[in-house]
Amino acid sequence: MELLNRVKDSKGKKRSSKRDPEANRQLLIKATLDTIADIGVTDTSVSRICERSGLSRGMIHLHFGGKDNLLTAAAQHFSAQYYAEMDRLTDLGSDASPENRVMAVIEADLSEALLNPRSTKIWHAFRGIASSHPGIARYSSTQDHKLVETLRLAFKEIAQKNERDPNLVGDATAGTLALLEGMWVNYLTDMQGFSRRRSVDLIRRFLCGLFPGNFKL
Amino acid sequence: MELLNRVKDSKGKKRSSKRDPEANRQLLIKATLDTIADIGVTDTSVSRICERSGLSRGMIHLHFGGKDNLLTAAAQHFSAQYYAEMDRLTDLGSDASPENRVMAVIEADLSEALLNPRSTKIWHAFRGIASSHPGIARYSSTQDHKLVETLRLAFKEIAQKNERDPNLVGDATAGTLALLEGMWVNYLTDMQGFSRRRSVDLIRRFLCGLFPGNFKL
DNA sequence: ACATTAAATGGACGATCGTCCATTAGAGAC
DNA sequence: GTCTCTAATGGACGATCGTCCATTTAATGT
Repeated sequence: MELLNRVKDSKGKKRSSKRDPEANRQLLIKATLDTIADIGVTDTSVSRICERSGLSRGMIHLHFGGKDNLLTAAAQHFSAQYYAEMDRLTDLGSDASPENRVMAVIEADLSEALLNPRSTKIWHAFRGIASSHPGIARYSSTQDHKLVETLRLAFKEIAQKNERDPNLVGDATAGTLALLEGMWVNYLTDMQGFSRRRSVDLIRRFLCGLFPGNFKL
Repeated sequence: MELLNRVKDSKGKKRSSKRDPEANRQLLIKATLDTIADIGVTDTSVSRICERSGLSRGMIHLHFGGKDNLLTAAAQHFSAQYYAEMDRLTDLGSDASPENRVMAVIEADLSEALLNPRSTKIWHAFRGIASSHPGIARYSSTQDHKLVETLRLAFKEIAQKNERDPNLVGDATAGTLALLEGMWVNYLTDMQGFSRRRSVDLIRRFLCGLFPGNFKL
């Protein structure tokens, strides 16, 4: 059974599937994330990752120089994937109202594409070890990304008229992100009882309170 | 240096400090939590815990039957301590207004007694491994405790007058808890930049939006 | 003082950890 | 084909893991 699936790398060169360092790198990262989701970070060992990926035990040291670097790369990949999917899901026309843009972010964050058993387990696993793992800590915060600016900008547009309180926009942004964090925790804690719709509506209700007249229904 | 500090157990019997199983049990739990806060769950081993506690390596198996049970006991202890301190801090007179009771919970949860580097690291570490550790999962949720009922009751009193929306009380409760979760994450992520006052005010603002007229200033 | 019972010790044990490297295998150049 | 270079393998290695238990130590009862 020697099947040589043809692959192309970024430069279009043809490669056989038997030798593809980059693909194996990705394979290891994928296997790492899957293992963490399955059995938890604590039990995620080099052997287990290799076993799942189908590659040999030496590959991790070869491609990443050690387990720690692989974990960091996995966290980075996971984070990047989240933001990529978030972008994809919130790609409304540029003439969308700020309210709709905010709600798009919320609905995306709580959609099954982003919020699912696998992602929640991985996300919280990484966050749990972040404090003792500087490399991972860099990818366990939502706070310093384009996403924050998207929200801030939208809230700024909404608040424009009555700009009495200088903290309103910042609070709306931070509060929305905090509420979303809380929803992820709820999902992790009780996946059966979790309702995406109710969660979206809850956040909408809070925003409607902050900006009376907007975010209705 | 043989100092025999006198201790009394729950029944008032005198004991020398050299032999005190219960005290050693607590010592192990304490050492476990401290170790987790210091170096993370991943690196928290039986040897490390014993080293920190000053007790011998056999004690964990003797008192808890294994590492897993110790971890579970530590999670349980940590949770119990949180709720005990929360009760202590929110012990207002029973004639306090519902708004004040809600704010007391929020201020307590964000006070240094409950929200500090040690507690945040431990809390998130436990949550991170909860999905693969059923014994710990039972203590990593805020959702099924007296605290929830305290909030729900207070919000119910506040909403009493205009009870048009049946979900208002539930949403206020869940939303408040979610916001608090989010604040803990913010604290973990950036302890330097975190401000307890601003966090309290942010949540108050959201509640003021939900219940116009209440939670002012 | 001695016997009895429970607490505490610390080392033995096999299993598994993560790292590293001598070796093999595959792809392209010539 | 042969040469060269890199990808990939899989086992060796010492360290550490968690568990268990024979032994020692301390407190209590008689």
